[in-house]
Amino acid sequence: MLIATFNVNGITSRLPALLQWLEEKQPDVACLQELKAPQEKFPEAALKEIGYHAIWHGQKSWNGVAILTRGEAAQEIGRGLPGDPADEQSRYIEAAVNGVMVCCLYLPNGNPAPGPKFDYKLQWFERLILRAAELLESGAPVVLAGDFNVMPTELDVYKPERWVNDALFRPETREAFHRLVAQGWCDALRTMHPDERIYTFWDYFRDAYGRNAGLRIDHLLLSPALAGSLRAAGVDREVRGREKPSDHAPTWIKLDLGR
DNA sequence: ATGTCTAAAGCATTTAGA
Repeated sequence: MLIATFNVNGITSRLPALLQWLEEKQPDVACLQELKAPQEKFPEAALKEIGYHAIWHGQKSWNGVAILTRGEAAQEIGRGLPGDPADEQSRYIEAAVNGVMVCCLYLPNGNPAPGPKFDYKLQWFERLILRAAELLESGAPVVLAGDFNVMPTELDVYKPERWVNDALFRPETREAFHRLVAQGWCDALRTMHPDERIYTFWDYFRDAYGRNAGLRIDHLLLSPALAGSLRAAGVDREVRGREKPSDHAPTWIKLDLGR
């Protein structure tokens, strides 16, 4: 089972790039973030034409998440991260796909830090940690996939000293991520490639992709029930070098579920 | 501080978010 996460940075403007990648890669599951489209503007028909079902949670202008599945339709479990009924940002959706619980998330960026946006990021993180604990307790095979907006360690940043005060790399942010993983999650990319510099995002500014000035901020975390099934993990970095790309590249894992 | 890209408001260009 091939599961990918891809922050598309606007599904309307990136649709050709998304369709091309899906047709090449044929992931069984693709978690998308930053749709930047209202619910009714999601390109459901274009995706169906190439064989993908979709469930999505849109929002005008910003945010938005989706889970695409090839063949079997995903069975939606819920949308919106529990813990704050007043939170109206579309950043979380979860579904059961072929016996696997797939949680697609778009954690807040949090800049500028400190400030209210950073506070929101940390609060959102705490809610995610609570939901993740519930999921672990259930014992189910779960994957948390998405744009976490966190570089977990210095190995995940091209120039760590430049990022120490950024919301994506501040101690509070890294501490929250490590606390989440310490619940028992397996960081799939890092587990398969312990010492490698792997990036999933390159800024549009100053030819960051050309200079390989990247960040690893898109992650797939596996529950213990799934960790033993992990066979491969990687980043389709060439997608970032194409016409009108997202600033993120698709990030994927291969699981052997023995079926 | 800079840099790039996109959508929205509203119909040219500015603004905000990342």
